[in-house]
Amino acid sequence: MDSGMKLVKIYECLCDATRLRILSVLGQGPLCVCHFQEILREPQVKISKHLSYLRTRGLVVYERVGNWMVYELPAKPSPELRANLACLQDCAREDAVFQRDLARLKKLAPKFAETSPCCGGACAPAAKK
Amino acid sequence: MDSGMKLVKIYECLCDATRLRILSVLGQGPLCVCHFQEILREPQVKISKHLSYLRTRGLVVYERVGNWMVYELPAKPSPELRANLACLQDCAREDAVFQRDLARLKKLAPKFAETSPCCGGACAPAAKK
DNA sequence: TGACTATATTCCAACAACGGAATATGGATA
DNA sequence: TATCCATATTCCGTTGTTGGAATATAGTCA
Repeated sequence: MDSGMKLVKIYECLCDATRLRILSVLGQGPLCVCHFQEILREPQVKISKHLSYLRTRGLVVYERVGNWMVYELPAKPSPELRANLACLQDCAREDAVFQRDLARLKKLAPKFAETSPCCGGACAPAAKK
Repeated sequence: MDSGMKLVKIYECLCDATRLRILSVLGQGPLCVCHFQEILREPQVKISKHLSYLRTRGLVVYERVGNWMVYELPAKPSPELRANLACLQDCAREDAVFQRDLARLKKLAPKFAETSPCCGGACAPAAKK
């Protein structure tokens, strides 16, 4: 499984639909777990476990903001990761599942910004000013 | 597992080192199973099973030439597949494992062309004229 | 036809991934 | 301190993946 190959580890992270959706949404900006839940419409355990999976493999980083854990893509990804994330964003444009997620993100962003303390700060793309 | 998502199926194919090596080498041209064995230095079962895995998922196609099964990348891959294969070829350049495979391919190509009937035809990159 | 060659398939054991239910953790707040 | 909230972790059953040994298949050649 391990094989030590960097590329394999990246692809292992990419071969699950939930994780792809997480990474796709993260392409728009940082987000906390409860917002992932709303956007992907998946239970907390599922989201949390997949984020944990991605975290331990370096595909995402996180920061605590009060009770919230705000996840985002690494600032300086390896060339391999950078290339594959770009490729993913590209391909994701074609698929209805990703489109729906992004549409929900767009729709919910203002609400997130108002109602969630974590989003006054880093969370939600609306925060990028 | 299934999830129906096209992208996931592609990534599932890419998350194994042997399959990545196969696809990397196939980037240079068609090849038969026994030549994969020599280049990757892996046993026949392993090669054959991974080729079968890739075949059933549409990442490779094959043609029978006498006793030999000559595999190659699909002529008209889907946009997703095309993008990811390009990305893979790119990333593979950086990794020693792929480099060694390609070096062995280059070294062995002439020998293949002489000694293997299958390579008078489609097999081995030397055949691209 | 029978032997040979290249490849595929089956059987099996070890192991990892996935999801959900329940529970734990840790910071915030009263 | 007790409580609440967001999130993480553990436990567990199901299912998929991997690799190797042995065996099967299907062309080819004598």
